[in-house]
Amino acid sequence: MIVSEQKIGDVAPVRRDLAAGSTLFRQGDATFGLFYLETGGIRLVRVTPDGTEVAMHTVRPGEFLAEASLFVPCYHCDAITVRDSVVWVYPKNALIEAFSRNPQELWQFTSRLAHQVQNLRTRLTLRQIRSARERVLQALRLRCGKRGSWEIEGTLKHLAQEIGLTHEALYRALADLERSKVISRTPNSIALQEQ
Amino acid sequence: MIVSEQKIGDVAPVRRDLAAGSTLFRQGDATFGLFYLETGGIRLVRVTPDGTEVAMHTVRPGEFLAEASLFVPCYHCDAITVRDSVVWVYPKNALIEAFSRNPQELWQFTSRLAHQVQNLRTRLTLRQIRSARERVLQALRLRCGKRGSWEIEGTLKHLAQEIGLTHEALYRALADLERSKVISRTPNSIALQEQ
DNA sequence: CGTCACATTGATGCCTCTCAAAGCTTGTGG
DNA sequence: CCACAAGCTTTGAGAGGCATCAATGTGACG
Repeated sequence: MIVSEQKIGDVAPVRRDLAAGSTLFRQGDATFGLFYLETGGIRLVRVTPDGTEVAMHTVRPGEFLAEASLFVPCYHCDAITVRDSVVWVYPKNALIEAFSRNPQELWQFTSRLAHQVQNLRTRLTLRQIRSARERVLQALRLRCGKRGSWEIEGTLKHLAQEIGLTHEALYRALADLERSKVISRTPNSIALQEQ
Repeated sequence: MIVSEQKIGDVAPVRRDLAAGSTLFRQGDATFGLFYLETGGIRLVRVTPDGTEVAMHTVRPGEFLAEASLFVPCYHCDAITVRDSVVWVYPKNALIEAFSRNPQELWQFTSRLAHQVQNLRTRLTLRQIRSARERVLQALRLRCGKRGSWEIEGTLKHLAQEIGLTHEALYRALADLERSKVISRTPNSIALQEQ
């Protein structure tokens, strides 16, 4: 799933290994690139004028970070590893040059961003749903293909995090949905019962 | 705040007035453009194989929608107006041509998307905070500049929606924060009291 | 001056979080 | 091959907090 050393355009990233607690960049630093997190975890936090930290995002393996760095002169938050991490660095200058040389690569990059926007908006909407039962059901509907079933990726605990519930709440919601015969489960998949 | 008839590149949008309940596009329709909502509201819903509607996003005035339509052959959800709406249409072909003619315009478009991704991720993180008090406080911190104060934009009811609380919960949280002298308020602004 | 939407506060109930414990699966090492 | 550990899965009990319903105050606008 997680692809390392993936090129953007013809720009090959540079690997960096960071110990837990390292600083990748700081608010105000001149932007030097964007990043792909292969292993570990990175907290993006903004420090407010009064010194309080505000969490912006916690990056998980497989995600890019600081895409906007291409377009601004300096970073707008701190990036701190929360555990030992492997990061791939895409130098800003190289990317800009590659994109200007080959606009089609920029087109692909833009496409990725557009899909991310869609995806994030959908996740945000999902979180509007208060009821655990309904939120889980909608999340499953989004994941199920035509077949009406979903091969569980990762663990249910991860799904719980993804949709913003405690794992207990998720397990209870799933048990409830199964009792109501709205879904059926096998160890590795969940299927919607069409009504 | 809401700018109508804003060009993207040199592409001028076409105005469309839609009555409440109109269909802007349907899942599976060939993509013909992206849109800017000036007035009204639009629900983006995906219809699952079993006929259930899953809300993807509700577009509010001032937002673009269907940015990803540039990159895919057909729409992935239905777009239905929830009230009388004014929409500006940016034809896909014209945009693609403008972008290929002038890559700098594409660069700006990409920049907008990158910032949207940042913004959405931040909002998603904000929603992780369960406590109304803390969520409101963080939201204010993000909005306050160096001065430590925020000129209220729109109404507090809108802020409540934006951060995912009922307006009652927001009012109570604000009252609570003011009692604790963490913030101070004037009719048109809210200021953080540095500790 | 009346209407309408926003702002504010009160009372109540439900739902999810939290803490806790036990079953289950997987992998590891002796 | 077994025993043990670690992490996921599952269910239980209790409490706190936010949504909900309700009522009143307040400001803008015609």
